[in-house]
Amino acid sequence: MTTEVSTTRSSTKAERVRQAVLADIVSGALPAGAPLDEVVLAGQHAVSRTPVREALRRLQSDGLLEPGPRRQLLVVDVSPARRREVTTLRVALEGAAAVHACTTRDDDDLDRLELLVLKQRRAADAGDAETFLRLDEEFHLALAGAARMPTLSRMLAQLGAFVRLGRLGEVTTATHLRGLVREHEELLALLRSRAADDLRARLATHIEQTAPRT
Amino acid sequence: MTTEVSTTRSSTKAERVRQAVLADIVSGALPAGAPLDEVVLAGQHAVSRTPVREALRRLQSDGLLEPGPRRQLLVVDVSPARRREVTTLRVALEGAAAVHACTTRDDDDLDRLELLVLKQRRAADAGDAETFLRLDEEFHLALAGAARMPTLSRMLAQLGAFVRLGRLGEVTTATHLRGLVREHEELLALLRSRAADDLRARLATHIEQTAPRT
DNA sequence: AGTCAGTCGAATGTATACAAGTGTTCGTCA
DNA sequence: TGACGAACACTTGTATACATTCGACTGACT
Repeated sequence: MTTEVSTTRSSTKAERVRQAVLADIVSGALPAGAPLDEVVLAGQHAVSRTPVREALRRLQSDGLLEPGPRRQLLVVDVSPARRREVTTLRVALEGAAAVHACTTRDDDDLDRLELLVLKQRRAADAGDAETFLRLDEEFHLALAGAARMPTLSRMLAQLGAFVRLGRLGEVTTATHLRGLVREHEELLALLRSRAADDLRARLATHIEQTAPRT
Repeated sequence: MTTEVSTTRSSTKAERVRQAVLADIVSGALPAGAPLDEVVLAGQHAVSRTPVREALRRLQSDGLLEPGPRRQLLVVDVSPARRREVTTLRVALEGAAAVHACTTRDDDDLDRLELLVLKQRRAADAGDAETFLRLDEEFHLALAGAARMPTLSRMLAQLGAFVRLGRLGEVTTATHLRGLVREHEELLALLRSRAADDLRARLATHIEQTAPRT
C-alpha cells in the first residue's frame, strides 16, 4: 500500500466540486481576480449550493480564494512577490524535512522515490511536461514524507497549488526536464547516504532554480 | 490601523462555534480522541447543524480534528513526537521570517513589538501566565508579520493551536516569565539592528527552550 | 447640484427537511 | 452453537426554503 493521497476517491460531491474548481484555478480557466458565485457554480456542476459552499470554504482556508469587494470570493492573485515567498517557504519546509528524513528514512521511502525518478525519466524523454510536473510534485512530497512529519507534509501539500499556479505559462524543454531528473537522482543519493547538510543545501538550490525566474 | 487579526469579529455563527470548539480543545475540555457530533454541538450552541458543520470542517482542515472509525471526527492527539514536529516547524518558519523581516521591517513593526513586550513585562510581573501566553503568541506572529509573507503568517497562525495545545499543563513561574520577556527584548534589539543571522539563531534557541521538555 | 437617507435587490448565512451510507443487532439457517 | 444475512437505527451528505446583511440606486432636501 503506497500513498494513494492524490487518488482521493471523490465519494462526496463537495470534494468533487473542490477538485474541479481547483483544477480550473491552476489551469488558468479561472484567472486571478475572477469572482466565484455559489449559485453559478452550483448550476455548472449540477449540485446544490451546500457542497459548493463547502468546497469554496476549503479553498479559501487553503489561501486560493480571498474575500474581495461586494462580499465576493475572488481567485487569489499570485504576484511575483508571492511566488518568491512560496519558494522561500518550500526551501525552509522541505529543507527541514530533508534533514529529518536522513535519520527517519526507510528502504520503502527509497524505493518509492526511485520509482518516481524512473517515471520522471520516461516523461522527460517523451517531453511530456504535464506528467513530469505531476511526478515532480509527487517526488517532493514523498521526500518530505520520509521525515514522518504529518503537519509539515500537509503544509507542503497546501503550497502545491501555489507552485502549480506559478508554473502556469512555463516553457520546459525535454533537455531541461532531463536536467531536473538528474538533480532528483542526486538528491536521492544524498538521502540514501544520509548526508543531511549536503541534501539540504542541494535541495535549496534545486528548488530555487526550479522556481520561475522573476 | 494595526493588525486586529486576533480580534476577529464573530459576526457569523459558524465562526463563533468554531472559536468555541477551538477554545474547548485547547483548554482540554475536549480531550484528545473525543468524538464530535454535529447535532450535539448544534444543540449546545443553540444553532442548526449548518454552521456547526462549517466550523468542524475548518477545524479539520487546520489539522485539529481527524476522521476516525464510525465516520466520526475526533480531536487530534498531540503526541510528544508531534510537539517536536511543531517546534521544528516553528524554528524553520519563524527563522525564515525573521531573516526576511530584517530587510522589510518597518518602524511601526518595532513599535508594535515594543508595546507587546511592555505588556508582557506587566503580565510577567503580575504572574498572569494566561495573559502572557496570549501576548507571547501575538509577539511571535507580529515578528513574522514584519516579513510581509502572508502565506507564512497564515501557516504560523495554524500552528498556534498546536502550540497552545502542547502547553496545556505547563507550569510557569513569574521568574520564568520575566526571563522570556528578557529574551523577547533581545530578539527585538536584533531585529532593530537588522542582524539577520544572529536573530535567526537566537530565535531558534528561544523557541526550542519555550517548547515543553519531553 | 451635491449629499444624505431610505428603500430595494442580490448575494451569502442559516435552518430544516430529505437522502444515502454505514455499523449494529437480531434473527434464522446450517 | 456459530455464522451469515437482512433489517434497522444513527450519522453524515445534500437539497431547498427562509433570514439577514451589505451594497447600490434613487429620491428628496439643503
